[in-house]
Amino acid sequence: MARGKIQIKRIENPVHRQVTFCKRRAGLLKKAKELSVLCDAEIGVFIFSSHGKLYELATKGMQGLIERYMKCSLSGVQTQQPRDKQIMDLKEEINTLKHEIDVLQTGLRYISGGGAGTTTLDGLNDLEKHLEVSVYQIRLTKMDIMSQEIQSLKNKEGIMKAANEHLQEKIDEQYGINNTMTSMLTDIDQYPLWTHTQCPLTIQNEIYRF
Amino acid sequence: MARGKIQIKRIENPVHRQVTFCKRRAGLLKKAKELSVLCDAEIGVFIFSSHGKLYELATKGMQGLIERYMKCSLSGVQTQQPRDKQIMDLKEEINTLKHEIDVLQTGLRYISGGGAGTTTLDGLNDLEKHLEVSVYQIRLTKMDIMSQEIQSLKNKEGIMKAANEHLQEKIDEQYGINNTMTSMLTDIDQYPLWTHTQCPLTIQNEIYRF
DNA sequence: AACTATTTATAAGA
DNA sequence: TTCTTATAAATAGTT
Repeated sequence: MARGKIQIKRIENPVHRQVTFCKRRAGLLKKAKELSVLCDAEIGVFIFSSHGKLYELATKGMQGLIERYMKCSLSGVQTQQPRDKQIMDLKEEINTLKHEIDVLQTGLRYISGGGAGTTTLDGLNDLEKHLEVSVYQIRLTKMDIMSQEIQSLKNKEGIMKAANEHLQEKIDEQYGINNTMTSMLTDIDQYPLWTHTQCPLTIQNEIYRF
Repeated sequence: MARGKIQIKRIENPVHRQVTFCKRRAGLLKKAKELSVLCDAEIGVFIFSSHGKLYELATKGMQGLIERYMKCSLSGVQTQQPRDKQIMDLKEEINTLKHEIDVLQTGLRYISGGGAGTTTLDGLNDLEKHLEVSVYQIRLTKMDIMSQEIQSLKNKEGIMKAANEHLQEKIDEQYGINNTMTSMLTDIDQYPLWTHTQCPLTIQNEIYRF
């Protein structure tokens, strides 16, 4: 985050990794402490370095926090369902997620492999549906962006029109003056003039650029 | 830390405190994740809001991290109910799967978009084209599979036809024999027979099943 | 939820 | 490691 942006992926250079670990660990623990103070929250953080060393922070004793964590995590939505049902539900959720992962993996393989992935009709149908939804969403977003641009262009058009009218008036004025002046000259053909209707619009565009 | 420095002490205004809690909680969890990825560390964070709601992040399942923490800090730990442990484990599996989905979705987005961020119209057009091509390829593959199936069915049909012809011949033979036999009987109406043209095809289908 | 003016965190270099 | 410093990120206050 300084002297250059970094990608969030494992730092391969061990020295660099260690330095970053030190700095960011300190930063993380500081932030955790600040959050707990500012917002009256209880926070537990533990960090195992890649060499297995433990660093921790706990606002109120790690033991108590862990116990509280256990209780909270177990009760979930506090509906005292029979635990069997709860387990069944969780397993069902796991299956759903696994299926979704399957679809995504197939999609990745398919797109990156140029089409040499799945061979089952069902899998392909799922994937096709997914991609079609994606395309649909993309089109919605595009429509959004385009209508914003249209609106913006319309606004510009309005401003431009007003500007042009103003410019036209000026030219009309100038035209009148020139006519007066040229009528005072002996040879009228020596000083050709644009009429205001012949005046190229590019002059306006060059002056009123948005 | 912006639009003015703040003191690190409890924020008394509850609305302000809640907003800050949301923002900083997100920031803390992000930092924790980054640290774990960059430095190959295992990290567990849990945050209880002042109202008692739990927010957490764990790189490798909170359960395992807590156990490891216990070992490291050499504290005794009360053994859990097996059932509770099962639920915890399932919840952790769900978290792991959700994380995997996240990764896959990111990958899919990356590959589809050719690596570019996709908030521009051009980017969206590229992505749309990419996905449309993918859908097209999927449809081609589906067509392939289907024509293979059709071919296979046609082959089966051919085999079936041959088999039927063979069967037909057998029946014809049998018919001839029966005719000979029946002609030897005194009352022909007492033993009704199918002619071979009347013989139900289901017999053949039942015999030659593929 | 967005937006920005600032503050803070931190990557790279010494 | 620790310091420095230019730059990226977070975020306090505002809309």
